[in-house]
Amino acid sequence: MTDKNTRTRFAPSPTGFMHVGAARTALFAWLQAKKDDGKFILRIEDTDKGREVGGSIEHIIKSLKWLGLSWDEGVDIGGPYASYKQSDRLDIYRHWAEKLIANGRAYADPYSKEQLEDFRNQAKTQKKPFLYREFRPENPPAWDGTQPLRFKSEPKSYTWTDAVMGELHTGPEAIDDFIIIKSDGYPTYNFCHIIDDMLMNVSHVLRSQEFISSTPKFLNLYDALQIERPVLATLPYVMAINGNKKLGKRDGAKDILDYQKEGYLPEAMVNFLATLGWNDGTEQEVFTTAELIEKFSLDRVQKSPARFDEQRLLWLNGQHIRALSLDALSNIVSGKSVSADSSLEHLQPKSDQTSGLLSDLERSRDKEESDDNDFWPLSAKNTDETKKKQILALVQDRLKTLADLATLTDYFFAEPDINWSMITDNKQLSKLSKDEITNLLQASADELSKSDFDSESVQNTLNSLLEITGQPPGVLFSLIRIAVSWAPFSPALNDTLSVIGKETSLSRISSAIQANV
RNA sequence: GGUCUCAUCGUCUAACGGUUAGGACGCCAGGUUCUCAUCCUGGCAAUCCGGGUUCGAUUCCCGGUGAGAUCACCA
Repeated sequence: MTDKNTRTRFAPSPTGFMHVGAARTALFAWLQAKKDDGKFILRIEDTDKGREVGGSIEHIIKSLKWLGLSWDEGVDIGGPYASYKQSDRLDIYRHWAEKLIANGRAYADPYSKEQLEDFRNQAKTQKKPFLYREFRPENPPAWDGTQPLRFKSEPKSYTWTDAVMGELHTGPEAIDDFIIIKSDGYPTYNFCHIIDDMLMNVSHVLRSQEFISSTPKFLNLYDALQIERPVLATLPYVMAINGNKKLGKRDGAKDILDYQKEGYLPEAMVNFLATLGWNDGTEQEVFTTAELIEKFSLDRVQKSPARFDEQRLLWLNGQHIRALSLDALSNIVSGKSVSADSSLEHLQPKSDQTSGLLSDLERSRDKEESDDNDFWPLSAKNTDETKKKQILALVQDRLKTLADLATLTDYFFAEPDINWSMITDNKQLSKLSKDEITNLLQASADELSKSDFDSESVQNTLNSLLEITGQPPGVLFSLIRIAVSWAPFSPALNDTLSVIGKETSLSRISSAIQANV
């Protein structure tokens, strides 16, 4: 089912990096919009100047782009309802605030902070919950913009339907007079998000569970403004890896972009986040982003919180790495394709005529970024692409993260350090005498020197070596593998030797023989 | 404390009121001529407790318990 009128938004405040919890909220809103063939909006809620952190907006944009969550309207690209940054829209909020004043639904708060504190303490000693409206001034002064402006609520019970939680109820005690414009002139979230959602025709508001208890206040405001409310959908928390708390920055929630650096695929992260609190009812675990768009629905979103399980993310990452074509994976590990979505931009030809100073700058920045995402070991720097691809094919199944590539492949490019303890610590090899080792290595070198060194020939040679030496593979193959790679593990021996090449393989075996004397 | 929400293996989850409560991650064991990984096979492991409704309850109702959220001139 598609509904082109579906408009969802992700509306973060620019208070730092984006963590997985926020990313999942963004993802679900994006999936809903994509599924309905609607629009996805990126709005910045920067009304708390005190908490703002410089560079956050760029960071959020970078994070969303990495995940491939593209937006149709937003702070950086504009759109029919620009600006998409709340600090640019103060006049709009003031206009709607004045409307509320005119209708007798908002008033200036005349109390000082001390007086307010006093009221709170009064309520506390009476063991009653504090409600500002019980202290509502009878004749509030005219609002001159220096006092906070409060919404005059109409306490009542509400029953409403949440697209995820189902039917929800609250009593009148959940509703109070809340501040809509602060004394610094900025609106509060409680007020301006409602105005913006209305003006921007947002059809579905998806947000995390912490907002569920303030929803009755929003409902009261919708009523006062006489606006139709959007579909409300409450997403369960993503819980921290340890403890029973919602995932937050202080509990070690990581920057979503850290996962990029650690070698996670955006598709794996998206798959992981989507199935954290949602499933399609089948036993499918691995989804492409396109499948998620097709299958996503709010009514299958879980009501209870889900724990962030890095093991599962790691597994999914492996699944997605293996599902990639060799060419695609090759581009990604070389830093040529940041994500499926932005790859198009990278492929855009840059004409030589326009290569002035600006595009030079752009080029160097692009280069920097791609170096950031080059997962090959430094030793691979001067190796040609064909060779790298051969090596990648051997290790693709072995990668849990792209970052594993460097440690898994270094010995293909650089001479490994001889570490004889790998032989003496080996259960089978430690039984061999020095001479036996030398003889085995020498026999191997002799036979291999006659091989054509394609993968199949090497295997044939290895098989005949088993016969010649009378050793089991556990001895002979282990010895050759270690002598050539000096790595704790490596791909199949014939493939490894073949890719390393005849000359290098033989010289490494001969180095091992020399080291043995 | 008031208000609100949630509750199936360790974790993510499936199950028109009828299943030996299913799958996946992880873990353990075995297999694939060395190692590591992949892949395959098998194993361990759960309906928070107590009432009710019903022929029958993981599922519906009530009450506990537990966990979480929120009660800001934060979002």
